[in-house]
Amino acid sequence: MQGAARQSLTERASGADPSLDGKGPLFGQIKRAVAGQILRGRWQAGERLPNEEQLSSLYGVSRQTVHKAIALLAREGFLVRRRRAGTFVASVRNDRFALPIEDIGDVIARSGGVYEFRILDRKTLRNGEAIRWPDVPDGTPLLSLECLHLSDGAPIQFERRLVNLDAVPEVADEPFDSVAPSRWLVNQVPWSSAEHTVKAVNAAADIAALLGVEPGTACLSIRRQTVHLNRSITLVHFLSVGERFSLSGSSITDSATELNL
Amino acid sequence: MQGAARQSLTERASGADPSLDGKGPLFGQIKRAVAGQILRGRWQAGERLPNEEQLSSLYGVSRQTVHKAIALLAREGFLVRRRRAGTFVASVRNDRFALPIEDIGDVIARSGGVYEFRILDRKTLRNGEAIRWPDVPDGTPLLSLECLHLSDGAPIQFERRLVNLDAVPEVADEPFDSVAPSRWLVNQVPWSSAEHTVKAVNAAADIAALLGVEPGTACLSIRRQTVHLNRSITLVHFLSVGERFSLSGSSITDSATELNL
DNA sequence: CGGCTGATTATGTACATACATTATCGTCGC
DNA sequence: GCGACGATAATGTATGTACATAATCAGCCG
Repeated sequence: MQGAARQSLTERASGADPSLDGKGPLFGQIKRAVAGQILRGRWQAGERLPNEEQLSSLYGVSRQTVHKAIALLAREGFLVRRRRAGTFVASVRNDRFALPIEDIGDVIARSGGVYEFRILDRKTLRNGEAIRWPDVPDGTPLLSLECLHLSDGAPIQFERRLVNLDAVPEVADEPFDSVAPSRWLVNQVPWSSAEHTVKAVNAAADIAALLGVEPGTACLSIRRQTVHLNRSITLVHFLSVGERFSLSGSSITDSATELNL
Repeated sequence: MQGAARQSLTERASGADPSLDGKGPLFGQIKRAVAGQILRGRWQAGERLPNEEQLSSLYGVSRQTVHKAIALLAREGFLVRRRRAGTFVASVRNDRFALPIEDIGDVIARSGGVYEFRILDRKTLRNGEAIRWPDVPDGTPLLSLECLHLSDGAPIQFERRLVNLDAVPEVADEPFDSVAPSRWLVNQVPWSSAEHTVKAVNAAADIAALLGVEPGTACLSIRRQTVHLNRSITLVHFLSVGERFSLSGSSITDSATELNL
């Protein structure tokens, strides 16, 4: 269906482009062709590609189309481009391990468990009084929450959270009797950047008691700070029993997906 | 689909001053302007944007330039576009927590430590003999490695690795006396996708002895499988002392970075 | 009423052209 | 030899134009 319709676009007489597969838009075909050369190792790291002019005559398309394909590949990290110097195969792909940011309730529900949460503690205070959140000015009103997440009745994650009441004043009126704080915040407050730290810790006695495990049990500790409009929104610390909780994710380059590599 | 909330933003936009900031390329200014409206909450999730024609006259640029800006924002997940229907503010940003995939030697070197590694064990075997790697056919020749990474002489990470010798036969001849396996593989073999699992475990006695900690110490466990050209390349399991090692990263949307939000 | 169908509309792709931006390279002058 | 400097070659941006594609909408007809 695609192939036939495409020919009517511009009946290019030659069409002798052995490397293009004829599927989908031209710029996508170019992307696949070039990414294929790289992923299959034919164009080695650091090598210089033909320039846009050469590629355009090689593939029989206009420079704009080549430019779009190559610029996208550069944006995806396969290529590095320097004016006047040319286009090079990226020597190091600065790949990233991507983990989805999900509400734990969703995760539990999806895995078939029954999700519950309990608010263990809730108070408002000012920064610097009992707790200091370094990235927020002293004296800023904060909401402090402690919360336990359960799957099928078993404690699975302990959450300690600070919310900047200057940035999100509405949260003060929210009872959190049906919606968990994390979900409420995700739905309510957009964020523009988040920082995470993940480490492993041995459970202290009080946390262990809450989570129903022996003191010293390995727990995954996730600290997340969310920022929006130059203001810190929330600082949250999750502690989860190692046995019952893990993070997982995959990194797949778009081009690899297209190529079925 | 989203029944009610499709009011045109054209009139509202006349109230909001669409002035561009004049910094950098036009399409980038448009991106910032539009992303700003969304991130500041002026254009709500599900709302419909003015079409490219309207935006182009609103900002006084050509449709192509608007198209480029909007298409990029759509690619970044801020917008959803449907032909004939229009462009809508994405209701859910499927945000991801990105962790860099780095060689531990680099990490240690950057933090000023002296990096060393020791190969503790090396053997070749066939899949299914002593070990089974589920994603690889039984009988496939494998290289099995155990390796310890040290920072300033102190053990910091234990690595157990399987390499598919059908996919990377050259690895059989590599002595790994100066280059660590992870670095060798990163430089040698491109990969197109990787899967990770992160959890916390209590160190078993033998691992604890290797890492020089008490048995039961919380360790971060990272499992990574790398795939290329539809073949599994390597399966590696890292165990690091929680005290001495953590993962950290940040997720920042490109547009937010540009906006300094 | 309900389904088919064709017109309409918004996005998507492609090409041509022009000019801007910048490293790089080679040459000139010292 | 070495530094300044301009020519040059590559990518980057912007616009115009044309047509393709897809989904919606309205109206027609059964």
